[in-house]
Amino acid sequence: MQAAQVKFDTAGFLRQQPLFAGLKDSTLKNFSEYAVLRAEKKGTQLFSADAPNEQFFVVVSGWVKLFRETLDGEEAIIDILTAGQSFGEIGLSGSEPMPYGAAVVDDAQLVVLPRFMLAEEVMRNSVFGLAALQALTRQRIQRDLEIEHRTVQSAPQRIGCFLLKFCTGHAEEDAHTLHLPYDKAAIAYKLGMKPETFSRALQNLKADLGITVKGNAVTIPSVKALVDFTCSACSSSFPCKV
Amino acid sequence: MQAAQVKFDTAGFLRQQPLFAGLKDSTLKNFSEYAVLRAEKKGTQLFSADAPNEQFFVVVSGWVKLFRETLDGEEAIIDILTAGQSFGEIGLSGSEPMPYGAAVVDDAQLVVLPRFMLAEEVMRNSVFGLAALQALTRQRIQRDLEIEHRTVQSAPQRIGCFLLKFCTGHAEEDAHTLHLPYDKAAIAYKLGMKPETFSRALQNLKADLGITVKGNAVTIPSVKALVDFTCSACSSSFPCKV
DNA sequence: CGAGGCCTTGACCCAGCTCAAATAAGGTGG
DNA sequence: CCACCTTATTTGAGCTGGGTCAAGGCCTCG
Repeated sequence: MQAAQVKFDTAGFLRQQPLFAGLKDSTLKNFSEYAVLRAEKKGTQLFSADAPNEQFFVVVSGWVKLFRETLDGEEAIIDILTAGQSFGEIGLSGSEPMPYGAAVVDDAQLVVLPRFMLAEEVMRNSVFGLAALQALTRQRIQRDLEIEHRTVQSAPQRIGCFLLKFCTGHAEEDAHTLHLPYDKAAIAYKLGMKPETFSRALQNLKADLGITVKGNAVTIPSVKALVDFTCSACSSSFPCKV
Repeated sequence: MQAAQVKFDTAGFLRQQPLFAGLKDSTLKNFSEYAVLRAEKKGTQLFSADAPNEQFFVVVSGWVKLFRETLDGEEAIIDILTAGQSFGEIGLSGSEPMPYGAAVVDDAQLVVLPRFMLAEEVMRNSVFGLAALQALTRQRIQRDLEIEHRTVQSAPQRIGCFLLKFCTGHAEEDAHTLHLPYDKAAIAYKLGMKPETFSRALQNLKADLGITVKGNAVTIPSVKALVDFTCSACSSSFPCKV
């Protein structure tokens, strides 16, 4: 007989996230009673820009993009998030519109919490307030870095920087194989370039650094060589913690 | 006989800033006892990137740029702040390095507070914690918008957007004259372009929209026309509150 | 009047974009 | 397992916005 599907341990999951790590058991239990676990397929739109600010999301698995689009239909991808990252605006009131839309770029599971519960917890518990402040600060610094990258790095360098995020903890001298986590087109937009440019820039990395690409598998013969190529045009140095 | 110079009312000034508006008199008084009023000339560097995170700044007057620079000497201006805006990192511990440098781009007065006092107040007073969260959220959304602009707007459009920030509260149909608040080169870098490009893009605006430029005075014959030209390539619409 | 700092202009170049078409890579029904 | 369809990715050809480098202008201040 088939075992019943194991229920997802929301409280346990949240406790592992820096934002929630300092909360009391009773609070986490309360949160998880109001939490919903959503599983969504690639392509699903979670909400659009200007939606009411009612929910806070924590990614359990998969990938989600945050984006803005202009009147004439251009899309700018602000960020692409994965397991352990979260989005939603505790610092905006419930009546202010969301400043971005969100959509799933690779099948994802998400914990969804009511925004007001987190806002109330900020008022009640200054430890949580400080944790939220820290999380948001890192987010903003991440954006600062993004602005710098788009100003001073070439397309191949931005790709190099992207690839290096998947090489942390790896010996610099060695070769390393990694898998691109979602569509190349989505990576391209996230890096602020067109898919065609992404494709061609990847060719440059092949030619100059001996990188090989097969489907979504990328092999980097020398992480050090890639660091040299990429990080000279950046203010932080590898491994680039944010 | 010459009157003694009036002492700057730090507590009164802080009370007018959204971040500090909710504080008790006694707290503000305490803050202002530890506050220093600094007056700095254009060109002064306040601190460099990676400096220890010990101070929090509120701009009283003038203009201050926040910037990052890469190994090979390129500079990316993250933001340029004026009266009522603040910078410093309450959400980073005192031992973490500042993620950007700061320099004065037009003679400025600044209130400088010890970072630890604000961090302590966050722990003590959740109203202040929430205010900090709100301020930081707006900062991050500002950065999101900046990323969008650099992705989807042309150089003349970015300049248009910059100029429009000085036209808020003004009848859209009318002409309007404003003064550029600091070096054109600094504006250029803040908008993510080179000074030469800034100069030429301004010529385009002259030709296409009848804008005139004399020194740092810019006259916009029709704010509406500029809005039409600029904001079609943006997700927010004029007046572009952040 | 001269020096230096800002800003503009000219000439040229090139990274990245556009448009269009050719290939891969999955996914589905038969 | 194959033919077919759909979606992703690559490639080609040509264009152009913005960058680079270098030379003037212009304004301010000593």
